[in-house]
Amino acid sequence: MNWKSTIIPRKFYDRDPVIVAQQLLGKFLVRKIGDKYLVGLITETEAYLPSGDAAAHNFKGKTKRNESLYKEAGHAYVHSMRQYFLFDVVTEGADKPGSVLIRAIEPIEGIDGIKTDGPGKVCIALSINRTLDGTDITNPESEIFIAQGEKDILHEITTSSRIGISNAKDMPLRFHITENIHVSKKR
DNA sequence: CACCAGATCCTCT
DNA sequence: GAGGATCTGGTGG
Repeated sequence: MNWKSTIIPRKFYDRDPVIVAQQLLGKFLVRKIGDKYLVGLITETEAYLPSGDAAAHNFKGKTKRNESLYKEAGHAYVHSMRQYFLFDVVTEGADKPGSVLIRAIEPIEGIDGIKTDGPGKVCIALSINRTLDGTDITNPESEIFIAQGEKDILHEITTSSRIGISNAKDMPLRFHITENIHVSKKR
């Protein structure tokens, strides 16, 4: 399949992160390594708001670590959390540094064996690290981008509160495909 | 330089 | 449900 031909344009990301988080479910995350493509269906996301969200990395302003959040919509924000990396998509950007965290994917192509039911493991499966921070994911020549696929995947969306945070933990900003097995475990 | 908090994950119980 | 492993960036002295 030619993933480049169905790449999602920047306009898609230039909206409220809550909308983008829901719309990203069922889309394809494509990681290009040399001639090889690793592809996963996005099954779980979380939205982090541009302002007033105590759990978001933009809450205390711009730093060297989170500067990618202030890029144009459609760029990657990769940050490290203990031994792992987490992968975000920037929404709106600039003076509205919102983002969408990719929490889980369903293996589609080139990903073997590994269970992808958490944001740290997604990044292991796709060899995502800090060098991809700031990548333009609307460019088909990038090492990582998101594509629509040939047809829409039919699915229902379940909404719940975000996982693994201590601030604003009750906000209903986590979304996943209903009944899909590739989502984070409840703890 | 020291300290600390953090968008995780795994192993028990 | 609780606790530990283990690392990076931010903050303050």
